[in-house]
Amino acid sequence: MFKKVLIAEDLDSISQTIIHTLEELSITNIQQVKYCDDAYIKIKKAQTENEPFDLLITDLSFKQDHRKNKLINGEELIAAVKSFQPSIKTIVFSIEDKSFKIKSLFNNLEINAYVIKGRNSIEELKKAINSIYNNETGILLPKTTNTLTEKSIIEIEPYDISLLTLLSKGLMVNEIATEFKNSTIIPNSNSSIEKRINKLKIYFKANNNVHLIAMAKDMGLI
Amino acid sequence: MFKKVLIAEDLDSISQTIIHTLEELSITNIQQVKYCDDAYIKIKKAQTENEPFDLLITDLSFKQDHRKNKLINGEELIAAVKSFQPSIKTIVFSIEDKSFKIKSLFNNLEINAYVIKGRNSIEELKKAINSIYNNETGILLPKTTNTLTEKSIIEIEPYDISLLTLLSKGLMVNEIATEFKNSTIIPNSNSSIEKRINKLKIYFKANNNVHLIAMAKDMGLI
DNA sequence: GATTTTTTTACGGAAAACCGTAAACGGAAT
DNA sequence: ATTCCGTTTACGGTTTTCCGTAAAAAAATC
Repeated sequence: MFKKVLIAEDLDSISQTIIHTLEELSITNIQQVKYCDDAYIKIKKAQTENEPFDLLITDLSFKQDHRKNKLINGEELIAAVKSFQPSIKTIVFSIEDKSFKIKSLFNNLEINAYVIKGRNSIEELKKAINSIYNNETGILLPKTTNTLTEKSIIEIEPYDISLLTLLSKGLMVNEIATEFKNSTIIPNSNSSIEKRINKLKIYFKANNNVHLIAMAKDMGLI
Repeated sequence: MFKKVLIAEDLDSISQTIIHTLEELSITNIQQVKYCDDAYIKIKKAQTENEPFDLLITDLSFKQDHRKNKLINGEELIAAVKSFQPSIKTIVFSIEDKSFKIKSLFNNLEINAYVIKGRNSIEELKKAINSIYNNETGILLPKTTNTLTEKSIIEIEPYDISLLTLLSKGLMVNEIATEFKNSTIIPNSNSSIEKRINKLKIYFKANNNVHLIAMAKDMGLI
């Protein structure tokens, strides 16, 4: 079994349970931090001392408070850690259940497992740890019905996200066009942007821009 | 100390910690449920058997799954429970930190304490339990700066919420007007609705309707 | 009950979204 | 080079939002 595990989780009400679970799996060296920055430092230090962590279990969203942190969420943490220790195993333990977001974690950060916090997540977490230790990479997806189908996930590109984000910030089509031109993002004409927005509206069955943004917010797209 | 306590919390990773905390406070009869409906049934049953619960500790948001539930969140649960057992003490334990929402819980549901899930929430939860047992009603607010000021909270009325909700569903001003007329909500003229939306936009410094709805979503208003 | 004040409604012009059509552009294939 | 095809851009007309002003109605004050 894993020898040295780090837990990055801000809510004490959750981290305590994870620790308890790891103890049940006879893991002896369990460390825990409440901030991503602390996690980064600990993993870095452990590696330089030739006693690296085997496994990182991290949440995605961390509350912001008085402390100024460089790494503000689990995604940034994983990316930062893998930059110097790509071999580390990672489990994301989060309440986020939007499959397109989970997918992106496997694709972009190459995490080893994703466990959704829920009514029986402890068991799933145990399974995930065992699977990874036996070198199986598995996606633990929820059984809940998702509004987005497998197919539809693929078609939402970063371009759409930027577009929706700018829209949600109150920019007009005109302003978005100049914004895209400044960032050399194409297409960037008023017409194309209008067309793309329209496509998204048809796609999500939204009545108008307001509706579209409300739905995007609900789905966690932006 | 309290004799009989019920925990309503869907995430097992959190409920385990709460149970552990209550045990430390020498509370012997601790029961736990993962659905609001189950909480309601348990409390109801306990009362009819003349062994009522002293305290309810509940989350606000519960994940939805295959089960069809009548009560879908903590607010509904508390309202339902207080309808037949108004004397029960209630603590809300949630990650929600928008002060206007917390305020409304104290005002409308007369909860006894609100503990925000965070990096030291276990300690706060203990304090809250002790305080309530000693008949002190206290608001445990976070130290984080809130975008909404105390004054601004008051002025957001249910009317505004309905308005924002309908907007976010993609209805046009015209349609909202007829909707309001059907529900005999006043004011319900196009002009008045436009004016009210404009007021909200000035208030929240939103550029347009899209921006306004995005902000309302972010703040948890809708 | 008359007057003042506030709220609600009505209206109108300018700006932006909405939506279809057509032209211009840029690769890929031949 | 030319054709083909998909993408991007341009344009124009309609609808809705946006925003100010004024009238009408309701509420408050005297």
